[in-house]
Amino acid sequence: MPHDTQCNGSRFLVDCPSRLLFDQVADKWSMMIMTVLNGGGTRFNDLKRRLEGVSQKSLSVTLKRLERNGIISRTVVATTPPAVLYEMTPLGLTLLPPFQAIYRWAHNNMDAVEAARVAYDSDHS
Amino acid sequence: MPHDTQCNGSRFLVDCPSRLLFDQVADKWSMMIMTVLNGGGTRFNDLKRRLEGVSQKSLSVTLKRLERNGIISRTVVATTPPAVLYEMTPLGLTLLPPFQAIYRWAHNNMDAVEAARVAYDSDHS
DNA sequence: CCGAATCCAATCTGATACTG
DNA sequence: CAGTATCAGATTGGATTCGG
Repeated sequence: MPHDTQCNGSRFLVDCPSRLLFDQVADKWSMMIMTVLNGGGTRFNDLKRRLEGVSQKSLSVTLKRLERNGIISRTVVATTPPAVLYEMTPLGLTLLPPFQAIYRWAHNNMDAVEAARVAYDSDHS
Repeated sequence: MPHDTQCNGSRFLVDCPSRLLFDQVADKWSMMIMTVLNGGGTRFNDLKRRLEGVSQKSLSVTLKRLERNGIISRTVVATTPPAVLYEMTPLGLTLLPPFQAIYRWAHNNMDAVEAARVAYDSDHS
Protein backbone atom coordinates (compact mmCIF):
# COMPACT_ATOMS: atom_id res chain seq x y z
CA MET A 1 0.00 0.00 0.00
CA PRO A 2 1.55 3.30 -1.06
CA HIS A 3 1.93 6.22 1.23
CA ASP A 4 -1.21 8.30 1.68
CA THR A 5 -0.19 11.90 1.13
CA GLN A 6 -3.59 13.05 2.25
CA CYS A 7 -3.11 11.88 5.80
CA ASN A 8 -6.82 11.77 6.51
CA GLY A 9 -9.18 10.57 3.82
CA SER A 10 -10.39 13.39 1.60
CA ARG A 11 -9.11 16.19 3.80
CA PHE A 12 -5.63 17.60 4.15
CA LEU A 13 -4.55 18.38 7.65
CA VAL A 14 -1.94 20.96 8.43
CA ASP A 15 -0.26 18.75 10.98
CA CYS A 16 0.23 15.78 8.69
CA PRO A 17 3.36 14.03 10.04
CA SER A 18 5.09 14.00 6.67
CA ARG A 19 4.49 17.70 6.32
CA LEU A 20 5.89 18.46 9.76
CA LEU A 21 9.03 16.58 8.84
CA PHE A 22 9.20 18.33 5.49
CA ASP A 23 9.13 21.70 7.23
CA GLN A 24 12.15 20.73 9.29
CA VAL A 25 14.39 20.09 6.31
CA ALA A 26 12.99 21.95 3.30
CA ASP A 27 13.82 25.51 4.24
CA LYS A 28 16.32 27.71 2.48
CA TRP A 29 19.41 27.20 4.59
CA SER A 30 18.83 23.52 5.32
CA MET A 31 18.94 22.69 1.65
CA MET A 32 22.01 24.77 0.99
CA ILE A 33 23.81 23.24 3.96
CA MET A 34 22.96 19.73 2.82
CA THR A 35 24.19 20.48 -0.68
CA VAL A 36 27.48 21.86 0.62
CA LEU A 37 28.04 19.00 3.05
CA ASN A 38 27.30 16.49 0.32
CA GLY A 39 30.66 17.49 -1.12
CA GLY A 40 32.37 16.62 2.16
CA GLY A 41 32.19 17.54 5.82
CA THR A 42 33.41 20.92 6.97
CA ARG A 43 33.45 23.36 9.87
CA PHE A 44 31.22 26.14 11.12
CA ASN A 45 33.00 29.18 9.78
CA ASP A 46 33.88 27.54 6.49
CA LEU A 47 30.19 26.73 6.09
CA LYS A 48 29.34 30.31 6.92
CA ARG A 49 31.73 31.64 4.30
CA ARG A 50 30.40 29.35 1.59
CA LEU A 51 26.74 30.05 2.31
CA GLU A 52 26.90 33.64 1.27
CA GLY A 53 24.29 35.68 3.11
CA VAL A 54 23.66 33.45 6.12
CA SER A 55 23.82 34.97 9.59
CA GLN A 56 25.55 33.24 12.47
CA LYS A 57 22.26 32.78 14.19
CA SER A 58 20.43 31.26 11.24
CA LEU A 59 23.33 28.93 10.54
CA SER A 60 23.56 27.89 14.18
CA VAL A 61 19.83 27.26 14.51
CA THR A 62 19.60 25.39 11.23
CA LEU A 63 22.59 23.17 11.99
CA LYS A 64 21.12 22.30 15.35
CA ARG A 65 17.80 21.33 13.84
CA LEU A 66 19.40 19.20 11.13
CA GLU A 67 21.51 17.49 13.76
CA ARG A 68 18.49 16.80 15.95
CA ASN A 69 16.67 15.23 13.03
CA GLY A 70 19.61 12.97 12.28
CA ILE A 71 20.40 14.57 8.93
CA ILE A 72 23.87 15.79 9.83
CA SER A 73 26.38 14.94 12.55
CA ARG A 74 28.42 17.27 14.70
CA THR A 75 31.84 16.14 15.93
CA VAL A 76 34.12 18.10 18.22
CA VAL A 77 37.77 17.56 17.34
CA ALA A 78 40.13 18.25 20.26
CA THR A 79 42.79 20.17 18.40
CA THR A 80 44.20 23.60 19.15
CA PRO A 81 42.21 25.56 18.48
CA PRO A 82 39.26 23.17 18.87
CA ALA A 83 37.39 22.39 15.66
CA VAL A 84 33.85 21.19 15.03
CA LEU A 85 33.18 19.00 12.04
CA TYR A 86 29.77 18.85 10.39
CA GLU A 87 28.97 15.96 8.07
CA MET A 88 26.02 14.34 6.40
CA THR A 89 24.79 11.19 8.11
CA PRO A 90 23.85 8.06 6.14
CA LEU A 91 20.22 9.01 6.77
CA GLY A 92 20.82 12.53 5.52
CA LEU A 93 22.43 11.25 2.36
CA THR A 94 19.24 9.42 1.44
CA LEU A 95 17.36 12.70 1.54
CA LEU A 96 19.45 14.38 -1.12
CA PRO A 97 18.27 12.53 -4.25
CA PRO A 98 14.61 13.56 -3.78
CA PHE A 99 15.61 17.19 -3.33
CA GLN A 100 17.91 17.07 -6.31
CA ALA A 101 14.96 15.82 -8.35
CA ILE A 102 13.08 19.02 -7.51
CA TYR A 103 16.08 21.17 -8.34
CA ARG A 104 16.40 19.36 -11.62
CA TRP A 105 12.75 20.06 -12.32
CA ALA A 106 13.26 23.74 -11.51
CA HIS A 107 16.26 23.90 -13.78
CA ASN A 108 14.64 22.03 -16.65
CA ASN A 109 11.35 23.93 -16.54
CA MET A 110 12.56 27.43 -15.78
CA ASP A 111 11.83 28.58 -19.32
CA ALA A 112 8.30 27.18 -19.33
CA VAL A 113 7.61 28.87 -15.99
CA GLU A 114 9.02 32.16 -17.20
CA ALA A 115 6.84 31.98 -20.31
CA ALA A 116 3.79 31.30 -18.12
CA ARG A 117 4.65 34.35 -16.02
CA VAL A 118 4.96 36.61 -19.03
CA ALA A 119 1.61 35.39 -20.36
CA TYR A 120 -0.03 35.84 -16.98
CA ASP A 121 1.35 39.32 -16.45
CA SER A 122 0.27 40.50 -19.89
CA ASP A 123 -3.25 39.19 -19.26
CA HIS A 124 -3.50 40.90 -15.86
CA SER A 125 -2.02 44.26 -16.64
CA MET B 1 26.15 18.24 -18.11
CA PRO B 2 24.09 17.85 -14.95
CA HIS B 3 22.43 20.74 -13.22
CA ASP B 4 24.70 22.73 -10.94
CA THR B 5 22.86 23.10 -7.67
CA GLN B 6 25.49 25.48 -6.45
CA CYS B 7 24.63 28.17 -8.95
CA ASN B 8 28.01 29.83 -8.59
CA GLY B 9 31.12 27.75 -8.23
CA SER B 10 31.92 26.94 -4.63
CA ARG B 11 29.50 29.45 -3.12
CA PHE B 12 25.77 29.21 -2.66
CA LEU B 13 23.85 32.33 -3.44
CA VAL B 14 20.52 33.08 -1.91
CA ASP B 15 19.07 34.25 -5.20
CA CYS B 16 19.94 31.13 -7.13
CA PRO B 17 17.25 30.90 -9.86
CA SER B 18 16.33 27.33 -9.01
CA ARG B 19 15.88 28.30 -5.39
CA LEU B 20 13.68 31.23 -6.23
CA LEU B 21 11.44 28.94 -8.25
CA PHE B 22 11.48 26.36 -5.49
CA ASP B 23 10.21 28.95 -3.05
CA GLN B 24 7.26 29.68 -5.31
CA VAL B 25 5.94 26.14 -5.25
CA ALA B 26 7.30 24.35 -2.18
CA ASP B 27 5.32 26.07 0.55
CA LYS B 28 2.70 24.43 2.71
CA TRP B 29 -0.47 25.32 0.85
CA SER B 30 0.98 25.01 -2.64
CA MET B 31 1.85 21.40 -2.05
CA MET B 32 -1.51 20.59 -0.53
CA ILE B 33 -3.34 22.30 -3.38
CA MET B 34 -1.34 20.41 -5.97
CA THR B 35 -2.03 17.13 -4.24
CA VAL B 36 -5.76 17.81 -4.13
CA LEU B 37 -5.93 18.98 -7.74
CA ASN B 38 -3.99 15.93 -8.84
CA GLY B 39 -7.17 14.00 -8.08
CA GLY B 40 -9.15 16.23 -10.43
CA GLY B 41 -9.97 19.90 -10.93
CA THR B 42 -12.30 21.62 -8.53
CA ARG B 43 -13.60 25.00 -7.40
CA PHE B 44 -12.51 27.62 -4.91
CA ASN B 45 -14.81 26.84 -2.02
CA ASP B 46 -14.52 23.11 -2.45
CA LEU B 47 -10.75 23.52 -2.28
CA LYS B 48 -11.14 25.64 0.82
CA ARG B 49 -13.25 23.00 2.53
CA ARG B 50 -10.84 20.20 1.72
CA LEU B 51 -7.74 22.11 2.83
CA GLU B 52 -8.69 22.21 6.44
CA GLY B 53 -7.24 25.27 8.11
CA VAL B 54 -6.55 27.48 5.10
CA SER B 55 -7.79 31.06 5.15
CA GLN B 56 -9.46 32.65 2.16
CA LYS B 57 -6.55 34.99 1.79
CA SER B 58 -3.85 32.34 1.87
CA LEU B 59 -5.78 30.17 -0.56
CA SER B 60 -6.39 33.08 -2.90
CA VAL B 61 -2.79 34.25 -2.84
CA THR B 62 -1.40 30.76 -3.30
CA LEU B 63 -3.72 29.91 -6.18
CA LYS B 64 -2.75 33.11 -7.93
CA ARG B 65 0.94 32.39 -7.59
CA LEU B 66 0.55 28.83 -8.84
CA GLU B 67 -1.47 30.10 -11.78
CA ARG B 68 1.14 32.73 -12.61
CA ASN B 69 3.87 30.12 -12.59
CA GLY B 70 1.91 27.91 -14.97
CA ILE B 71 1.36 25.13 -12.43
CA ILE B 72 -2.42 25.33 -12.34
CA SER B 73 -5.06 26.84 -14.62
CA ARG B 74 -8.06 28.95 -13.70
CA THR B 75 -11.19 28.75 -15.84
CA VAL B 76 -14.33 30.81 -15.34
CA VAL B 77 -17.44 28.82 -16.21
CA ALA B 78 -20.39 31.04 -17.10
CA THR B 79 -23.09 29.21 -15.19
CA THR B 80 -25.52 30.61 -12.63
CA PRO B 81 -24.05 31.14 -10.21
CA PRO B 82 -20.68 31.55 -11.95
CA ALA B 83 -18.11 28.88 -11.16
CA VAL B 84 -14.32 28.92 -11.32
CA LEU B 85 -12.50 25.71 -12.08
CA TYR B 86 -8.93 25.12 -10.94
CA GLU B 87 -6.92 22.36 -12.55
CA MET B 88 -3.36 21.17 -12.82
CA THR B 89 -1.64 22.11 -16.07
CA PRO B 90 0.53 19.61 -17.99
CA LEU B 91 3.53 21.50 -16.64
CA GLY B 92 2.19 21.29 -13.11
CA LEU B 93 1.67 17.56 -13.41
CA THR B 94 5.37 17.07 -14.07
CA LEU B 95 6.17 18.68 -10.74
CA LEU B 96 4.23 16.16 -8.70
CA PRO B 97 6.51 13.10 -8.94
CA PRO B 98 9.50 14.90 -7.42
CA PHE B 99 7.38 16.11 -4.53
CA GLN B 100 5.90 12.69 -4.00
CA ALA B 101 9.43 11.35 -3.75
CA ILE B 102 10.06 13.64 -0.79
CA TYR B 103 6.84 12.65 0.88
CA ARG B 104 7.75 9.03 0.39
CA TRP B 105 11.11 9.72 2.01
CA ALA B 106 9.43 11.44 4.94
CA HIS B 107 7.04 8.53 5.37
CA ASN B 108 9.71 5.86 5.05
CA ASN B 109 12.23 7.52 7.39
CA MET B 110 9.93 8.96 10.01
CA ASP B 111 10.96 6.33 12.53
CA ALA B 112 14.68 6.92 11.98
CA VAL B 113 14.19 10.66 12.41
CA GLU B 114 12.18 10.17 15.56
CA ALA B 115 14.90 7.93 16.97
CA ALA B 116 17.50 10.57 16.18
CA ARG B 117 15.42 13.19 17.99
CA VAL B 118 15.09 11.05 21.09
CA ALA B 119 18.85 10.42 21.11
CA TYR B 120 19.59 14.11 20.60
CA ASP B 121 17.20 15.25 23.31
CA SER B 122 18.59 12.81 25.85
CA ASP B 123 22.12 14.00 25.10
CA HIS B 124 21.21 17.65 25.45
CA SER B 125 19.03 17.56 28.53
C1' DC C 1 -20.13 31.80 -5.16
C1' DC C 2 -15.49 33.90 -5.72
C1' DG C 3 -12.77 36.58 -4.42
C1' DA C 4 -10.00 41.66 -3.06
C1' DA C 5 -8.50 44.85 0.51
C1' DT C 6 -7.37 46.05 5.04
C1' DC C 7 -5.92 45.58 9.65
C1' DC C 8 -3.28 43.51 13.06
C1' DA C 9 -0.86 39.92 15.83
C1' DA C 10 2.55 36.44 15.77
C1' DT C 11 6.49 34.81 13.77
C1' DC C 12 10.78 34.89 11.64
C1' DT C 13 15.25 36.84 10.59
C1' DG C 14 19.26 39.26 10.73
C1' DA C 15 22.46 42.74 12.72
C1' DT C 16 24.95 43.46 16.79
C1' DA C 17 27.35 42.51 20.84
C1' DC C 18 29.37 39.31 23.91
C1' DT C 19 31.47 34.55 25.68
C1' DG C 20 34.35 30.09 26.34
C1' DC D 1 37.09 29.14 16.29
C1' DA D 2 32.41 28.25 17.51
C1' DG D 3 29.01 29.67 19.12
C1' DT D 4 24.93 32.40 22.61
C1' DA D 5 21.89 36.50 23.88
C1' DT D 6 19.26 40.24 22.74
C1' DC D 7 16.57 43.33 20.22
C1' DA D 8 14.35 45.74 16.07
C1' DG D 9 12.71 45.34 11.55
C1' DA D 10 10.56 42.59 7.99
C1' DT D 11 7.50 39.10 6.70
C1' DT D 12 3.81 36.07 7.28
C1' DG D 13 -0.92 34.74 7.99
C1' DG D 14 -5.53 34.91 10.01
C1' DA D 15 -9.78 37.57 10.98
C1' DT D 16 -12.64 40.75 9.19
C1' DT D 17 -14.91 43.47 5.96
C1' DC D 18 -16.43 44.58 1.46
C1' DG D 19 -17.44 44.05 -3.77
C1' DG D 20 -18.53 41.64 -8.46
